[in-house]
Amino acid sequence: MRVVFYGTPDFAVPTLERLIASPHQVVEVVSRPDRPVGRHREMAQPPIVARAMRHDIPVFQPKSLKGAQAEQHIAEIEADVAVVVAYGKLIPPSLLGAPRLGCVNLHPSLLPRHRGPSPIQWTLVCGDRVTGVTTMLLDEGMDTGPILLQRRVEVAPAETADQLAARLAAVGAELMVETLDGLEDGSITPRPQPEDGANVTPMLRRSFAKVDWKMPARQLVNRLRGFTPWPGLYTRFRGGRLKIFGLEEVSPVPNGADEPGTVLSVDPSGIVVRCGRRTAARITEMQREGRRRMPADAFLIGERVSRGEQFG
RNA sequence: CGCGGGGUGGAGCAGUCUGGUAGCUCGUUGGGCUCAUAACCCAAAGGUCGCAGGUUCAAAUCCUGCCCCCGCAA
Repeated sequence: MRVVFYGTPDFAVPTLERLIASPHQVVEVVSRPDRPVGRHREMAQPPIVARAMRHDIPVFQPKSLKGAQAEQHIAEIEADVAVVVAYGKLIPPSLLGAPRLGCVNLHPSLLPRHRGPSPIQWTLVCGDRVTGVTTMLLDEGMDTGPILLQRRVEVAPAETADQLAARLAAVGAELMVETLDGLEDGSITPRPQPEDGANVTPMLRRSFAKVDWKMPARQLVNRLRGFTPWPGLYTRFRGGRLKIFGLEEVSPVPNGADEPGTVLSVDPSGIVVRCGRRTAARITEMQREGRRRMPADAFLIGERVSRGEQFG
């Protein structure tokens, strides 16, 4: 089949590669425009664009898909199907029917759970032990279209969002090829999503990174996992930021009526901090502004932290 | 040229403003104490103070250029 591929970040790369290696033909890649990025604001192209160019596939990076010009361009591709993997913007309704078979989306969750823009992160924040990938036909809603295929994936115990994303991207790439094959020979019947168990994940915000020590330790650990590598987790420490890279729930929980954010004890394994609901968490790896990331024992040699000090 | 912090023995930091023979904690090595120890005591080794140039009697410290790391912001 002639495939037009919509995608932008690293997550979309395995699917693109897998499609290129398949009998299907990726005739064009649509992605978000290049943008200034990094400490020196240099222009960078999306990962998927670099990959497409390496395979000499035409690339289309419109500012917007709305408008006659973009629509006409898409129409002229005459694709049988569109594959959408983390494109980064909604596909306008007018383009949904452009390919003969419609637009097939790869969504990294078991829909209808975790619709929306950051399903992988919220899978971890919510502490789900099982997740998966779904291929579905796009409709005008937010990840509400009929399901084509799904595959379960177990969440590893201490897995972070980037690690889980990499695994789901690989599984999803396989599932997408199966889906296209099935659509081509008519062996797949789209089935509507049940509304039971549906929820929409909010877009990750920078502000989520600030630790609220009133949350239970388990929840903070899950947030660190889900927010790795972005937006991460940080707390206030002696007037500056302290990024947290290692955090574990402490059990048994130390007694005491200290305010959340209070340092309960310090030793080379880490700093134990009081959290919400009388729980406690140990910071095992951290980074001050302008300094390198380091394990707690190294951090504590240069910074004398003592019981009673407040994080916040 | 988006804003800012940092590069000092193996690790983490102080010292830089107010130039004058390099310091703290940890680690390492040797010795001691002890029934014993990752605990304690004593001692030792280990540094081109990111690189290059300049000012000065004298530069980790002041000036100029460059390299590298990081926080914010995108």
